[in-house]
Amino acid sequence: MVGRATILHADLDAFYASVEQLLDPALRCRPIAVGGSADGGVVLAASYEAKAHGVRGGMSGWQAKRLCPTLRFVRGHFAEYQRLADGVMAVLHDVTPEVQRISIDEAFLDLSGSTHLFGEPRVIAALLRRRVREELGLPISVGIARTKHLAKIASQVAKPDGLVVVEPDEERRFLDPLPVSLVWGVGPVTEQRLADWGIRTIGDLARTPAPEVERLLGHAVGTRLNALARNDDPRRVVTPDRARSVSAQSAFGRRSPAPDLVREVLSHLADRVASRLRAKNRAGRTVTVTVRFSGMRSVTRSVTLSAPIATTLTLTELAEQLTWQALDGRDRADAEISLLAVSVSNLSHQHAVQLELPIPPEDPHRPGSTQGAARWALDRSVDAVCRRFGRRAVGYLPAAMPRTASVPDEFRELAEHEL
DNA sequence: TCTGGGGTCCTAGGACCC
DNA sequence: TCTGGGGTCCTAGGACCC
Repeated sequence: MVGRATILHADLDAFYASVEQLLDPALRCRPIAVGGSADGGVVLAASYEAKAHGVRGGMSGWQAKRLCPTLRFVRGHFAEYQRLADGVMAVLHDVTPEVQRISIDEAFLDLSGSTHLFGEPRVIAALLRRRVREELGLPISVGIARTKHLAKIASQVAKPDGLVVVEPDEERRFLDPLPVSLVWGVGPVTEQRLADWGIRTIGDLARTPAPEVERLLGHAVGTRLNALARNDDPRRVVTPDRARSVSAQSAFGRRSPAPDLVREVLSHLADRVASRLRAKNRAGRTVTVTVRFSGMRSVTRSVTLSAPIATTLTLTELAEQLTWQALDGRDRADAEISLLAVSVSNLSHQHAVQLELPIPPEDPHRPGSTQGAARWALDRSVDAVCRRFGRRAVGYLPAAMPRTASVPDEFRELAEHEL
């Protein structure tokens, strides 16, 4: 193995919760959770003090409170999250332009061109951590290694608020005792499947013959895992691609799928998706709806059109058709649903004038009789008003007031990928 | 009192074409 | 008429990531 340890992975610790503790000193060193609403709702993020009690993101508020009775719920300051995370990224950019941001609070850096200016990677990491702490008030963990995969594992091991450098000649010794769940791509299902075969550590995995792992987990996962466990990772630090799909979902507890409810939720979701597409002059040919039933089982129905769409009303109508398709053949009186999602994929760039050509009459999924051009014009006017006066100023009536939203739109926006 | 939201990639079967 | 292969697109489901 050749090469130096010059890939850096930086990961803010319990990011949303750390920001809240920064903004309100009374919350420091205390178990807190950022909730969808003041009384909890769902846990969007937990501080390390709360994590110590088993509190995790995605957990319901009551469940978290049971695990940690002193847990304090705070409402999120979502705009601050974006501002501070962008500030952190700016600090990272000060040592190299080779920055690959992979989420709001996490990035890879390639330091191979920076060491002659700033010193050894370990020195650069210490500098970055100090600057993020001093200038933004936030703890950040850093891992450094020869590959992205290894750097990422190193930063996980470094948490909280630490630095781990894995030199090339230490890699095996570092990796072998670690649990397989630290490998990128090994989730709960794969972890269990591997455990059934006695494979618990990365060392176990590395010693297992490749064909065996492939037989266990399928071709793609198997070969990737083998390469990773053997620490053979060719991935480079690159600027991320544009998104390949746009989606929005809404969970609303158990409800029976009354047409009014379905229409209200879908039009809100379709509006979010379609307006994002239009804002970037994009459109998509494939529309997918996900319906989740009580018990978490979910079903998808999709359709691929002959021409891309980005119109709220057209997307709403297609989504409605697909939803009823998904519910077809079930006893609708019994079938309670807990989530609806709308996704558009097969994206293409559109000149503004091309947007929303009417769907051709021969298309079996051609919705309604309203001309696409008229809908396009209407959407454009609505978009313009929203740009001037904010998203809530105007919209299709059902979309304007989502009775069911469990999480504020500001939170959703943090998770959106660049289109 | 079941479990948020926005994404990516893989698999497998079928349709269709050459 | 029956037999091939290979390639591409579409649909549905599922695991995983942050």
